[in-house]
Amino acid sequence: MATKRTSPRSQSLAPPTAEWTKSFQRQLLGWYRRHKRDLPWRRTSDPYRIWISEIMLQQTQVATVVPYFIRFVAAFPTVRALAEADEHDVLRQWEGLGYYRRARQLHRAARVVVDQFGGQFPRDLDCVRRLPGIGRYTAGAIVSIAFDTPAPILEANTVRVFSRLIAFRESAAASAPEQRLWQLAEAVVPRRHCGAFNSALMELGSLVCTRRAPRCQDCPVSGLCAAFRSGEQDQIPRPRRKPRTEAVNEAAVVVRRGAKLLLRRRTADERWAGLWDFLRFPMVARRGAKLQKELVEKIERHSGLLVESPSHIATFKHGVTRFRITLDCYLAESADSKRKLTAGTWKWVRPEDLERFPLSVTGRKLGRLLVESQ
DNA sequence: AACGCGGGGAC
DNA sequence: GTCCCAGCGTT
Repeated sequence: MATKRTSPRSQSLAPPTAEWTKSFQRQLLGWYRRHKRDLPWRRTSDPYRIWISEIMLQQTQVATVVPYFIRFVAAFPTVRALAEADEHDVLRQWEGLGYYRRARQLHRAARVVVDQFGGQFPRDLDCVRRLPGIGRYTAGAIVSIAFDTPAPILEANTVRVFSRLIAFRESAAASAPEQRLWQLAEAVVPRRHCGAFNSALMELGSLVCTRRAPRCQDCPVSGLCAAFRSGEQDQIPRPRRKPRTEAVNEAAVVVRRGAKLLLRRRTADERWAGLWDFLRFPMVARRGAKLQKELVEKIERHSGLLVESPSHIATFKHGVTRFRITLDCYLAESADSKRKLTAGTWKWVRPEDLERFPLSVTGRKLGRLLVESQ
């Protein structure tokens, strides 16, 4: 419609002026120098370490990542060390951090860096962007922070910061609004000190421009913020529509033969791909004889092994994305000593050797239970 | 555009 | 309990 261009909303979405941008950059960088946290990946300019940190930080909070980062780079100090490692060991280092696909892609990418770039992490944004597990955000973050190459970033913190700066009332999840925020990110990223600038944007979002109860009194750019001016900082950005959660019942079964326990390596098309696991499957029956029957049948279907009367050990409740899972854990003895299981996929393991295998959090909990109860 | 992916921090 | 987190890849 004809009035769209001059509506107040459109005005606030106009590209920032050069003057506004200059002032914003100066205030933000000044604040960052005084307030930035001492994080392990800020003590290095090694692109390999910056890269590891950025992958670990995908959808994962800083406090969670710190100990993992320290252990991981100690175990694999260089991209070559990572490329030469077994995926098994990479996943073992990653265990507990979640989104294990990140670790597998990181490992694959390390091999690409060694094979195609001679072990030197590429400096070109498009080359970086093509590596497995690296999208637009991560590529921009790595080249700006590691090489000080100007590149915009947009992630959870900066979506919030930018949305408030321009009083952006759309939900940033949709594609058009997200494009608009990328444009803004591109418009404000400086040519020099862009790594510090991008880090500063995220640090501001993390320490000051927080999701709830933003500390506008402590904000270095509140004078440039449209949401602060109009008092809307608590309404922006709009909360996401919540996906409906679904309750699921599963069973995990530890099959024991003599002193050893059965593990299976989860395949590439499954959740927890590459991790090892006990038998695990969805359950319909909740109790009684039907439950026992369903257990025995599914144990045979999944492993080919015949067992009798699995005994209940524990119940864990855990969440996987939108699923709320009730996991009942069982122990079952297998008398069948002849059955041949595919090597590489199936393994009989002594309880004390479980620690060498990468397991999911619930798998690890169950494993510890067994070792303790011995 | 919507979904799968995992676990935990903060309230 | 809730919501969300330095996202990416697939469909």
